[in-house]
Parts: sequence; structure tokens; C-alpha cells
Amino acid sequence: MTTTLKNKHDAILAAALDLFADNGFHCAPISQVAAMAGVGVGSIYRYFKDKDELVHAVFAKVDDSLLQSITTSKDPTLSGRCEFIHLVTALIHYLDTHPQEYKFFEQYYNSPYGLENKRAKFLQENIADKSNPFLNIFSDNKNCLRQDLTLPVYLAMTFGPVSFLLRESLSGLVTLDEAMIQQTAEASWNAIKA
Amino acid sequence: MTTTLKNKHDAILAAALDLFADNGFHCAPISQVAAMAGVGVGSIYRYFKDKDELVHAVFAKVDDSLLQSITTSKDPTLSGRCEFIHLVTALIHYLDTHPQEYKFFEQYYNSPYGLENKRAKFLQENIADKSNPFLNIFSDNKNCLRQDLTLPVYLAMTFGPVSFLLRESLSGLVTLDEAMIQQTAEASWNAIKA
DNA sequence: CCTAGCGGAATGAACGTTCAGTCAGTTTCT
DNA sequence: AGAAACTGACTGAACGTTCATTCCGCTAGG
Repeated sequence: MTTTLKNKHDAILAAALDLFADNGFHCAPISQVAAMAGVGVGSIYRYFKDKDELVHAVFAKVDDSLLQSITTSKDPTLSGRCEFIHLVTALIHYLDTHPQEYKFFEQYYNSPYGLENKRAKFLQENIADKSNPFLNIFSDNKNCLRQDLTLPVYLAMTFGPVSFLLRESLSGLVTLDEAMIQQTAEASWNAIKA
Repeated sequence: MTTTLKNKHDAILAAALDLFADNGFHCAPISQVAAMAGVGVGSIYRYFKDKDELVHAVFAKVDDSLLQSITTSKDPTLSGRCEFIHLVTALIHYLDTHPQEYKFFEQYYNSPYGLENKRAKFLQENIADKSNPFLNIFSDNKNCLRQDLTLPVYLAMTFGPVSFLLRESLSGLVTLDEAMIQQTAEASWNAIKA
């Protein structure tokens, strides 16, 4: 029934997230996803046309929950600097405490799967739509930021260090504590502030 | 002859680099590598025990040429800030003009293949050996740098933005020009300077 | 009893790897 | 010197495995 159907659908997505994140797309056979989801192999093809569609569905779900988690923690009374640091630390916290999601993102964006989405996000970013809170900060605080830098540099100085640190953390090479996260966010701000 | 042998060896490495970079490890079959190298499939197994060994051999070669290209361009008379910016711009230039090498690095480090090497590099970094010129800058300019930041944060603020920008450049979302590269290097320095 | 949802064996394509045969070059024999 | 035997790098068809996808028999709810 609908409830059963929904549950299987979600079970498949959850299992796929775990296995894709841990093993990569090509080392996570559908049979394994089915086994972990407690579902027959054939059932996966009832819910998803093929493996590609499953991958994109997992991305859509994970992307959605990340965006929600980041945007809900926003506080509009803060200064630009505080808002920025708050947002960066929230992002790092979310991804560091959701390693499966982060590992999936890395896999996805570094594969042909993610290219179209990446392009779409970037175009979104250029028109500064409301779905990316960082872009609002950049445009709301133009006077606090170095004017000679272009948007790609803002993005590089913001997301580059985040991505780098999270990778090291996931590899077990670094343990992220409150201080290190705070320092990274501050350093990012120092990199782009006027 | 020896020359023939050397040439086939190199031809296989070159073909493997191209195909691994463009298609990823699992979408670059040995048969295709052999075809592009102008070599029989079986010959690859004369030079490399298996596909894994081939992957690691490609990495060793690429890693070596990157390190050489970066270190030879070093100028010890410069100030810490200039030296840092010089090194960062050299790194970006090399990787942006060697997209196959960069794409291979990304693939390699984001896969089980790269984990051990990554760990090894990181441990090397902690003992500040001479093979990584960035570490020398960090240790030679302690007084110019923010003392509250730890090494992982230095590394994140240095390599994170580089990695981010190169990815955008390779995706065709950004065209890196001299100004943008310079600005990124400067911003990285501003992030970590005292 | 029927039907929609389900499971997992079956299928075929693609892959990494192997191995028996080929052949150019070298050595040995007459 | 010429022929015969040998050597080993080289090849690609063949093998076994793994995977995504299909398909048909089964089950449970109505």
C-alpha cells in the first residue's frame, strides 16, 4: 500500500546513500542496495527507472535536507561577518556530522552525474536566487568585502577550505573541534573582507 | 630492445593517464588503454602486475612531475608573502595547464587508491620534510602567520581554494586569468597572515 | 478468485586477467 | 657464412566473474 510503498522507497534511498557513500557508485551493486534495504532486486526497478535515476534521487533528497538544515539556522539580526561565520560553521557542522551525506556529495559532484547539477547551481548563483544563503551574504555585504574579487573567488575562499577540511576529517587525518571550525570560518572571512 | 620497452612502458602510462582522467578508473577498461597506447592488451600485464599497479604507477609519475615543476620555480630571495603567492600561483598555473594531471589527482585522492598516499603525505607534512615547499614556508614564516591557527587550517586555506577554483575551471564554469589567480593567492595569504 | 506488488533466478553485456601461439631477433651448429 | 634452433616480448581470443536489468512465478489484500 501507500505506506508500504513509501517505506520501501525510503529504505532503498537510505541504503543507496550508505552504500554509494562508502563504496562509490560502481562498487555498490544494485543487489547490495536491495539486500541492505530488505527488498528484492526487482523492486528497486519498480521505484526507479535505472541506477542513474536512483543516484539522482539520492542526490535530490540529500541536497534538500542539507539546504533545509543550513537555512533554518539563519539569524538575520547578525552583522555580515557574524552571519557569514555562523553559516560556514553550520555548514561544516552539518557535513561533519553527516559523513554519509558528505561522502555522497563528493562522489556525485566529482562524477559525470553531478556535472549538470553543478552547472545549474552555478548559473543559479550568478543570478543570486534565494536558495543559496551564501549568495545573499555576498550581495548584502558588498561594502564589507574586497571589491576587486570576483564571485568565483568568494566561492573558492568560502567552500574550498570547507571541502578540504571535511575531507581530511573523513579520512581520519584531522579531528574537527569547535576551535578549528571557528578559526576556519574566520580565516575565510579574513580572506574576502575589505 | 630497451628503447622499445621503455617506449611501450611510457606509452601505456600516457594512455592510462588520459583515459583515467577523462573517464575515471572504472570507465577506462584495460582494453581501451591498450588500444590508445598502440599495444596489445596482454602487454600491459608485462609491465604492470594488474590494473591497480598501473594506477599507482601513473600517480607516481604525475606526482613527481608536479613536484618538480613547483620546486624548480622557487626563488629564495623573496619575502614570505611573495614566496607564498608565487608558489600558489605556480601551483594553479601548472594544474590549470595540465588538466589531465589534475583530473587524475582528483580521481586518485578521492578513491581508495589514494588513501594510503594521502595518509603518507600528511604524516610527512607533520614532520615538515623538505619535499613539500609549502611546509617550509609555513615553518620559515611563523612570525608572519596567525599563531592561533593549526597546520590543518593553513593547509585548508591554501589548498582548498586552489582545488575549488581548478574544479570550476575544468568544468568550464570559470576561465582562470592572471588576475583571478593572483587574487586567490593573495586572499589565501590574507586568510592565514598574522 | 483476482490482481497489484514483489522477489530473485535468469540474462546478456562488459570487464580484468590469462595463456597458448606468433614472430623478430639472437645464438649455436655445421 | 648460412641454416637451424632458441628466446622472450608481444598479442588477442577466451575465460570466469560481476554487474545492471528483465521477467515470470509467487504472495497477500480485496
